[in-house]
Amino acid sequence: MARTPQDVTDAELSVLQVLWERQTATVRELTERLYPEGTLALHATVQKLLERLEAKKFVKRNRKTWPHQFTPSIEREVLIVRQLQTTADKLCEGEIHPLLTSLVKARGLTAENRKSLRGLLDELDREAK
Amino acid sequence: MARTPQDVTDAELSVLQVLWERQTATVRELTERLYPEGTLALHATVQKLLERLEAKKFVKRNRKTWPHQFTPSIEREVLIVRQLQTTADKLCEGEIHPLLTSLVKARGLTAENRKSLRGLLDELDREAK
DNA sequence: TGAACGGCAGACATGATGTCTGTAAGTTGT
DNA sequence: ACAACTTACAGACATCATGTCTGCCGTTCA
Repeated sequence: MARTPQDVTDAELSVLQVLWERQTATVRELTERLYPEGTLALHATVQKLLERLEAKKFVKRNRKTWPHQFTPSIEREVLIVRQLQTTADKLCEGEIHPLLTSLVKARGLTAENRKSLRGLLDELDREAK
Repeated sequence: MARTPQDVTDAELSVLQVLWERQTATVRELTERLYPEGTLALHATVQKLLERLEAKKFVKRNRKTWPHQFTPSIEREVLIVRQLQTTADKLCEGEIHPLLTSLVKARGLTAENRKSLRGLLDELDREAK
């Protein structure tokens, strides 16, 4: 039963979070933000994380500039859906409806939330004609 | 940036899936189901997985019977919510509403699905009075 | 040109996870 | 009660993901 690697690890995600916030940053900026007390070595660590994120197509690197500029190439929303799909694949044979049902049932939704959801559903209905 | 262990691993999940299906089973039954071609050693593997699942309170073991009988002590729905909450914590600062929004937007919902969701929402509205 | 910084390749430590071995304990049929 | 078998349990282990680090070379700019 081979382990399935996560598509985004914790450390990688923390880098992505900053990028989503700033849209663009250098390794140095990221390192200072993530490890304010950090040693020199952490700089290389962040570099490595970016390298892996780039390989996974989650960030884009601009090699024209010096130092390189990094920008996110996946939106938070898209990543969310990916993760949810992964959960669905593991627990519901790919069906996302059970996820939705569970989520909605699991309290924590304000009246406001419910209203906006209804709005979304209406929109979908309209699209489907 | 310490790694956060999964609360249910792949192998553990496969055991849980069978238990959800059968409600109760012995190590032998589980092993035969999960590893039909399995060697003797796999029996101990399943045992270990059950041991870990028991430690995590995801299965209950009845030591009165021989061999021991195992039953799931968490429902699939509950586990789903847990996983989703984990995703929410990582990606949305614990807010589940963004998850819902993403899920609903991410196509794949039939008219039927939308209808049943609306029903759920209505129910919640009623409860909230 | 040289000092400081960034890029990159690769090594490494740790820990999670799936698997396996060995041994003690329980069960069953005679 | 004994042999033959099955199960429980403790612990070891191999593999691999992941976060971190070192060293070297290229770039920039005074």
